[in-house]
Amino acid sequence: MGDERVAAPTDRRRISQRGVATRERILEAANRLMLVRGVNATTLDDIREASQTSKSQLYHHFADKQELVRALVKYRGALVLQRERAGLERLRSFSGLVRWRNALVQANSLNNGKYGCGLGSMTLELSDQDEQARSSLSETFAAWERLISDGLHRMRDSGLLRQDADPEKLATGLMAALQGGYLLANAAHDVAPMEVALDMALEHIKSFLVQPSGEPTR
Amino acid sequence: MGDERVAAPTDRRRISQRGVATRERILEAANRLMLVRGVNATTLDDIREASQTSKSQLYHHFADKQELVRALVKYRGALVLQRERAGLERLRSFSGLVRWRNALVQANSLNNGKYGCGLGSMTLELSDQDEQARSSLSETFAAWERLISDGLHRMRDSGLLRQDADPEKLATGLMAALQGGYLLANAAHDVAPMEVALDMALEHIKSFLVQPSGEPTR
DNA sequence: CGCCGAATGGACTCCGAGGTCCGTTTTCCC
DNA sequence: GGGAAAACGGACCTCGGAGTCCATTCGGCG
Repeated sequence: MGDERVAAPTDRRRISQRGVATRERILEAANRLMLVRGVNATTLDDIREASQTSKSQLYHHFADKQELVRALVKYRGALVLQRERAGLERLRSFSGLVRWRNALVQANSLNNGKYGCGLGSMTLELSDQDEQARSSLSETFAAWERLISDGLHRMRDSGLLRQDADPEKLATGLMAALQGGYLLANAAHDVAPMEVALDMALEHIKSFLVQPSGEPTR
Repeated sequence: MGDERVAAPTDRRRISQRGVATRERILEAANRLMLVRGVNATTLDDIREASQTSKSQLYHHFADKQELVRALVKYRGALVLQRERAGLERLRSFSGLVRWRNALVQANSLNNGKYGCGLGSMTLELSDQDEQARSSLSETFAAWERLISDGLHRMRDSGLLRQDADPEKLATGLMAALQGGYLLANAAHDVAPMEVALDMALEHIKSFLVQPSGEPTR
């Protein structure tokens, strides 16, 4: 793990380096544990132990568990966007999309489809019981889709995509295929459905390319 | 106190009509509550109250909460498959798929994208903590996809779809788009992403039609 | 150095949710 | 009608997880 500046302090209380580091450890541990066990199934004692802190630290940095979860939503969102920005900000070609797809599939295949997308799993667990978390997740998804649609816009501007291609809708469709793929892969404990889903979405985008490559529709 | 029925093979307990009805009420209540609040956030007391039963009844019919949840997975799966069978078993045309799409979208728009698919929401919550539930959900998804792929097979056999169309993959892609659409709609509290996702999948299937019909979907 | 607030450890309280138990009522079958 | 088992009501127990508190240590700054 490299540098992470994603744990932004909230209030303007004086916070020492040490305090920031502890807060970071807590979020990092919560992130790991809650990805595997889910939010509700993870206890504060689990997090306390995994983060090598104490009960008082948890409540020193977060008002209660709900606040910790909300902070985690932002933390995880920032991590995902940071990772995705690296893979998408220079997207300019269809093969770039394919590389992006392959990276996601490979990462998920490492654990046989388990755990899925950190954002997607929180969404279904939180969005109907914490409005703040829901809107935060919704914004993150929007930002993620924007990274994709920006790339598609560049492809359209450079003449790779037809003018009637709608980058926003294509990005939404791709994101849905990705999330649905994560979900089915998680249920099956097998990445295959995720691959099929992403390939469908890529094929759909491909159909908007100005010059369909080589042979007619495989 | 001792059991006189020594020769009794297993616990093939007699179950009365009344007992079956109570069990049904419990499952029905659990189904309703857990769809809204999630599995872990729903307590047995909630279910007891909503089902007009008592604690002893819950434990008379189910060994513990985990068993109740497992039963719910099957129960909900059966409900979904029953509903989907009605809408898909006579699928023979592309317009049939469009009607199926419209029905799902309309149902989900009634609550602005909230709650999502009963199967999908359980999947992310349970599949990493209850192997039995996971495999049960996985089977249900497979059966659901089969309903779709069977229809696509019929369309291919009747010459509507090209021979190189792969009904299984198309069905998986459609299911992923549906589940991903549910998830994004849930996050956004807006059905729009679900529509976009389903339209993408339908457009993809459409690209395998022997003679692409005039106008676009919807 | 000495002060003060941040940072920390960890014992403790409180409550709610899962699970148990037993006495009572209903149903089934002879 | 009567007996046995199923169905039932609900008080009760237990435990674990959220949240509190306070004494202690650390660290930055005059």
